[in-house]
Amino acid sequence: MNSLIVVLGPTGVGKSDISIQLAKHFHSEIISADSRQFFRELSIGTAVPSSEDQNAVPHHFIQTKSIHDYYNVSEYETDALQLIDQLFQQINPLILTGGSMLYVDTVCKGIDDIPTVHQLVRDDVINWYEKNGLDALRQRLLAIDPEYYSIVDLNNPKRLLHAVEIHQMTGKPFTSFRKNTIKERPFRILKIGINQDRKVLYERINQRVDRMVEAGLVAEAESVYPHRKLNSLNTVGYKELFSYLDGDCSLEEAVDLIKRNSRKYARKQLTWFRRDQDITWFEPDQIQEIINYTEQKLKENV
RNA sequence: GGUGCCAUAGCUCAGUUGGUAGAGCAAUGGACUGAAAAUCCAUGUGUCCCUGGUUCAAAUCCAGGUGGCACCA
Repeated sequence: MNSLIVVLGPTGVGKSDISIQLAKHFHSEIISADSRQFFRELSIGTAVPSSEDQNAVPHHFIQTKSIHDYYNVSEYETDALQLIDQLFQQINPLILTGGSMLYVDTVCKGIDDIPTVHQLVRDDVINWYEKNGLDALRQRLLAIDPEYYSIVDLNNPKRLLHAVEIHQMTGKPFTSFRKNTIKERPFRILKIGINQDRKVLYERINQRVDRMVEAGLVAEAESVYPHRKLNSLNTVGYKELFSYLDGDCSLEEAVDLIKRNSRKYARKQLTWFRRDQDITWFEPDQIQEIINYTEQKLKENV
């Protein structure tokens, strides 16, 4: 059976370097599971792999979309599985790497078939919500889907909105689509987690943000500033600089905020990964151990 | 050297006429099914600078000390 090596961990820990070394070792290719490296207009702030790295090892799903494109996890699931299937014809193992937790999980476990919400419906429901408020939104959900109402986080407007959108579009309750079924994959999954001492990680993140600013992050943010309302730009490293460009804060404050939000993101990623018992954890400098472990596991597989 | 102000959570600071303390930020934990780098929830014990005094009771009042800042010599 073919194997997918999944390299995951918090932002800034060094997943890319390790993935590249693994790819070189196994003569493999890298599939990105990073929901912000999809966008070709963004490169500094999303830390896309350098062109040397991309020349050394083929990468997939890096800067293949525009910030103007609509893209979501489900489409990514389809695209990624199709590509994986195709690459396995020639290459084994393959490497999946990225910090977007939901995207990684979607490749590993799948996601339910839920219709994609039409933009008009979305706008309509959001307008209704803005006019009527959170409490009315809750009541509306209770009326159409009491089952979901009883389990959803009632403080989280995005969750409520989506369930209402689905109902408005299909006439069926959101729970009739949301089954939480785990899809079996026709390949083996080996999860390698990379983590390190929290203080060291935070220091690395802070330094990486400084390097991004030196490399021209502000100019990059300026170049997409006119489109700042796009969801693809609701992104750490850009939204803070938009505030600066608006004149709402100093550059120094914006940069500090990028560091802080990047640290929060790293923490959130670790929270997500912590509950996944299938991950075997390593430190970033344990590349040899990771290779040994992986080879061992791949052998067991045969 | 003198005078005044200040000393409370990792940081910036609140704290009423005395009843052993709480905000913001930082930090931490959690949730997560088509917006996910998104969105949402939760968590505050700290020699109240030190020593002594007054008091049933002191972060609070008094004295002395230490440190910081400002002004005057």
